[in-house]
Amino acid sequence: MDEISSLQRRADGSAGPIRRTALHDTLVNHLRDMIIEGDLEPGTRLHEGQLGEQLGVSRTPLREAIKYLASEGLVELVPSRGAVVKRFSPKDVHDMLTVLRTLEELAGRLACEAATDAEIAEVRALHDEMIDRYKAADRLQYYKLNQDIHTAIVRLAQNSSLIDIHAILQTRLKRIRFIGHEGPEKWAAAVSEHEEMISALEARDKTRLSEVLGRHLFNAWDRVRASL
Amino acid sequence: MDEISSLQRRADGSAGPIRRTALHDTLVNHLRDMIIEGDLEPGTRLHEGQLGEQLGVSRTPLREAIKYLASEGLVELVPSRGAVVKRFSPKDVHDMLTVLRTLEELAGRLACEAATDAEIAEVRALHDEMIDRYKAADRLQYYKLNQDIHTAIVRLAQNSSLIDIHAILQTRLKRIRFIGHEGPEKWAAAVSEHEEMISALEARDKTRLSEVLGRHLFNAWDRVRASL
DNA sequence: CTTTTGTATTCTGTATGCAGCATTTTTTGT
DNA sequence: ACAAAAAATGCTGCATACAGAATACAAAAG
Repeated sequence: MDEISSLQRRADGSAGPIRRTALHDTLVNHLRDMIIEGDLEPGTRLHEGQLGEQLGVSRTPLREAIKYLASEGLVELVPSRGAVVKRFSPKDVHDMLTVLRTLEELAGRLACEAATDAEIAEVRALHDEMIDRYKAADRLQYYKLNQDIHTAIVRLAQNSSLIDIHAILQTRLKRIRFIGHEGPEKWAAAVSEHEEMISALEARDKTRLSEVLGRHLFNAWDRVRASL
Repeated sequence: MDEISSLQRRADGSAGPIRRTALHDTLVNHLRDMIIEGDLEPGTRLHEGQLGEQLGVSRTPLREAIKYLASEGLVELVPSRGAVVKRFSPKDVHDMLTVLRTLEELAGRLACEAATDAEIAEVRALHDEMIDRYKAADRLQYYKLNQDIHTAIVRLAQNSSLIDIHAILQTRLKRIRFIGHEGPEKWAAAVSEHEEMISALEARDKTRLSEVLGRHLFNAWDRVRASL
């Protein structure tokens, strides 16, 4: 496959002025995507030799990337036996959603206080675009924009730690939510909740925004539990 | 110094049946402690060659450990320039405490529902021991037990994700709180709050426990802000 | 035919070597 | 004497090489 060769050296006779991306860092993102998108299923062993050859890199940066992902909680390190893609039980997912809910409720309250009008308008723009994708039944882009909106609201809270932690949980859950198959009616309900979120944000009604975010993530459990 | 040689191989003519500790893993814990205890101050560059020689290990496992800690948020990776111990601004600390507060409020609610009587008794035991250390003015052990109690309460919530995330934040904050110099009166107030916590837990009064935990961490900001 | 033990292969864990980038020092020109 | 450019040094980033552990396979014994 040699998938990464395109990233590793961007065939640069080109004028690419700065290429200061460390290989292990590129690998972290690449592997993370592979895990999220299901190219590497839960339980899969990450074979250093094979995987390295496949990606066209040596074992050293690959190992460093794996250690990084282990700390992120996407892979598990088994001594003398390498790394495997972590498998999440239904309870694990439920636990994550519970924490995520609490964090987003907090984010909602803070966002209403800290956000500028311009920032809120940006979130609205994301939302409108998401609605377009929804009507076009473009599930992939819909998911992506959905996540982006949640991330954007968290950013509005202006709390660096909250942004960090939220990103970690979001990443761990991406794999699940990506796969989650919802029926049309549940999909519609989720979109409706998003509508509420945006309008609460625009009204800077922190109680309502927090409540909607909480309800949204509470319902998220119902939407994904079937696929577990 | 050769500090790590004592950890690396536990001189085991002993009956230790399994000795599967990877060097990079040992290094992660060792470096983490060094950072928390201030042996490596914020802004310090982690020199691979020098540090590796000092600890008696080669650069490879050291680099792997650094990548792990980078993902934990204790060090920062600067491309082509190595790693430096991350420096937290007062706002960063405040942000962390805000998130931690929300998480512990959640933990308090869940703990009252999920904990067994035996588990609660264990927390009480920790608390009593902490009080002893307090009366003995043994600040170091007091701090340690204090953290242990918070961790224990979070464990009672039976939420794996919450335990994870809480541990991450706790680790990042350890460095700060370790250094935090409180006056005697503030120290006494913190102890008093702990008293309240335990009694609320024993009564399984989740509203009150959650409230006390929240207040405790809210006040924590006052207690550490001076030393920043 | 099943089980156990010895061997071989494969993979992880660690060390070392080499190339490129950053930084610092030295040298040269004004 | 000062500034700018060039060389030299030191460090990171990556690849490769070697040693030890785990697993798979095969052969022999029950």
